[in-house]
Amino acid sequence: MLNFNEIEKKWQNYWQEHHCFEAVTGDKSRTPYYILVEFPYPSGAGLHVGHVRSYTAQDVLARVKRMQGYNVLFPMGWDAFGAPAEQYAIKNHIHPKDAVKANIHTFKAQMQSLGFSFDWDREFSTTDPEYYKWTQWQFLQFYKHGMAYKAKKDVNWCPTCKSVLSNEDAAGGVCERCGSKVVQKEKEQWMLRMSDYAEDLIKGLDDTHFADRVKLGQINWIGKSTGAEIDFTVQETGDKLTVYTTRCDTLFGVTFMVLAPEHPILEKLSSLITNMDEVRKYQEFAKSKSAFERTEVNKDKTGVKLEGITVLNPITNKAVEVFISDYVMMGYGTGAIMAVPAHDQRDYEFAKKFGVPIVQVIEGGDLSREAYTGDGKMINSGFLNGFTNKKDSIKKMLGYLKEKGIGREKVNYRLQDWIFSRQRFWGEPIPMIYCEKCGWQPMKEEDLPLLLPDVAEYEPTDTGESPLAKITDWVNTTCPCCGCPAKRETDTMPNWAGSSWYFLRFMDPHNDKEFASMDALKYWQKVNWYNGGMEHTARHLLYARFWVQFLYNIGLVPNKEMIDIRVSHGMVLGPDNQKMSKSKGNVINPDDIVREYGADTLRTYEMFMGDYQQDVPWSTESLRGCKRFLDKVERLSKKVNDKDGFSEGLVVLQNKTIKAVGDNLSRMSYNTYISSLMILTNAYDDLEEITKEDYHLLLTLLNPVAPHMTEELNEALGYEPLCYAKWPTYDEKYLVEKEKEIAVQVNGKVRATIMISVDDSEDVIKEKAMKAENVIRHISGKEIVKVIVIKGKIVNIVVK
RNA sequence: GCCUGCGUGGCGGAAUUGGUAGACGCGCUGGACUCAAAAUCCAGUGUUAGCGAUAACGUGUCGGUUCGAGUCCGACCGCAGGCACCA
Repeated sequence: MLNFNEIEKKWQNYWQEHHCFEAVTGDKSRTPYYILVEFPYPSGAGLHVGHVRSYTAQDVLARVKRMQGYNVLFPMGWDAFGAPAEQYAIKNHIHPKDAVKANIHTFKAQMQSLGFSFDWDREFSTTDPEYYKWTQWQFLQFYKHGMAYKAKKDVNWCPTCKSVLSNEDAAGGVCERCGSKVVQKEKEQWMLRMSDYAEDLIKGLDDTHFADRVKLGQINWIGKSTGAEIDFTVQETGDKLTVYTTRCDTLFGVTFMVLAPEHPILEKLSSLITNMDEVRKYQEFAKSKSAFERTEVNKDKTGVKLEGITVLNPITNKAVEVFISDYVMMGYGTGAIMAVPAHDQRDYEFAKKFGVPIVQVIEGGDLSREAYTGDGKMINSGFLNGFTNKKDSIKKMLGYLKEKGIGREKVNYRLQDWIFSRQRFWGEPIPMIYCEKCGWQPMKEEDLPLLLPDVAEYEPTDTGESPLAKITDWVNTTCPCCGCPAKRETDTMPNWAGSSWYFLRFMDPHNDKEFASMDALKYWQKVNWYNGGMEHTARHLLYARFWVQFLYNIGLVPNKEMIDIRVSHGMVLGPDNQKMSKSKGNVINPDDIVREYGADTLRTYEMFMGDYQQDVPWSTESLRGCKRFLDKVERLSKKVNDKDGFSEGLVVLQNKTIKAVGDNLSRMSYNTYISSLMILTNAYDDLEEITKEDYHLLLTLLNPVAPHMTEELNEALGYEPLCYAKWPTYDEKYLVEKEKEIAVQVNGKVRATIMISVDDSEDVIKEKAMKAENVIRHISGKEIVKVIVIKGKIVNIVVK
């Protein structure tokens, strides 16, 4: 038996020394093909068997594409800014830079031990100044094109720790560190105008080949809704108060209005509102709650009625009461809604609690129990009476509103602008400077990168500012505009920033003049195939697409969508079918498996374990089965004779297998790819001897998933290394079988099988079917109604 | 609540457009080799009945379309993930 630890090293060294996996930018003799797998966050835990699954899948693809003659770009790098490295550094009192360096070292060694065919010449980390220089440069482009702005935004704030918390740290509305209640605090933050791109981000999906579930994830996140804005009037002042609704057909059923507690009109009307004290108290109450609590569903409706204020329904001219309640969000629509308690569940609950009348305008349901949201005949609705469906009613109402100038069609998106500031140390410094005279000024591009300074403490400050705020040497600078003393922005960029464009950098990773040259970008065009985790299909992908679309709009990248196929892999669960976690003690470490069974076995098993896009539990038993399979392939070497060509009896199966493997791989059915090769291996094993060429074919087909041992066995045969081999092709003529067994059914039940030949006419097949012994038994004495013959597939005899 | 995906042997899973359900692997049972074990090889393995040929049942449940349904349609149940007071 081969010593897998030895041969794995041998071939890993060979590939590296001979630059077998180097992508060549600009090579016109081959078609470029860019295969990408999400670069990992190099945590202290090391590589997870889940990483191995997606890396192997893409590695198989990369190796096949190379053998098919493509110029394959298959890069790897590190996404190393962000909270985990910072937390680790705080706990262990080491610089995050050093922690990251050590973790990258571990990750890289692990990846190399698995034989992935990455082009390591293109490796970089998002924390390299040579890289984040360009992240900062791109931020400046956002700023210069009016796409970055500062705005006051609520952040999660722990009053005990005096610290800004990420949504993860504030999960459940409680500070993860000290357990106190998290509140909202306003802070000035940098924002990117992502909501401007909502429509383009939906439309752009048509130019991609993302998996359907990935596309849907994007669409849901953007949350497009089509409705109308309707202008109401404050009776006392004549002020216009606009609401957004998707159900303008129910306008006759409006019995009150609800404003978000932060709605700006409240200040304007404060002199008229007689219970302003109560209003302010409620505003405080709403603010004291975390985003989590406020959006918690199924809680009781709360709110305050605005005394002294009423608004006029523009269509009935009747006055209705106005409330504020935290179930209306300032960030969506107009921050004001027309409430139709008869036909909206939330409005219904509110009306019941506050004793507001309920007016039914659509027939149906039982309004003593719940709001009726279905379709029905319109009633109590003036000119809409008698309409029977939503679609028509909405159309009619919209026409009326437009004609009278009191409303208009309006599309809204759930997608908000991207909060781009973090009050953290371990991130890209935002290259902006504040000058008392000139306001916010961008740094000069030639002064980039703005390096992170060395600090002793990484904890956020008492004021919630980034630890950078304490480094006065760093903070104090001069204004790039007027030269006066000025201060640097101390917030850093979010973790998502560096990962939003890293795939572009891989196309031209050593460029120190540009983030990537247009030549390189045009040569590679786009990522042909991108795999990653389910957890990133919504946000990471959306940020990356937004970033790219912006770069496209300012002429810096050649395509509006730079990712073509996107597929998300399922998780590798523990043997207990639970998510792997230290606390559950069900973690499988890939290093242990490589040591005990070899990299080829681990790779093969991870491809064989199940549907790539589905979660699968780990099974060491099944892993051993894959080891047995590879051992069997190895043992076949003893059967190799010195005859030329392929063994006659194997040709049909060999051609079938080449076709099957190609089909399997093209639809990412890695498990059936392996099983096809198991079938071929078993067929070889049934023979006394096989030819060199037979064996070489099997080794070539198996090479993408088990590259080390196949290289070794192939070398022993005297062939050139498989990393230079051509992918085999099949000949159609061997796929047509002269003889075939098909089933014969009587009344849909299989009763016999018969052998047919390709030349058999329908009548001959029919005759053969009727003569089958067990068929005779089932049709004798019965009337034959009809006989269905599907050539090459099945015969069905229908009897009575 | 909404959206998405998934329910097939003891287990992981096959079945590409409706056409022999359970490929391939694991596990298990029996046998060969061995002093013994490991490794390997051979045979069997959906359930029930039968020595057997074979028969009945069988892809979450109920119903439908069809000569024929794991696959298509309708209703429901269960599991997983995502979004969530979005007007």
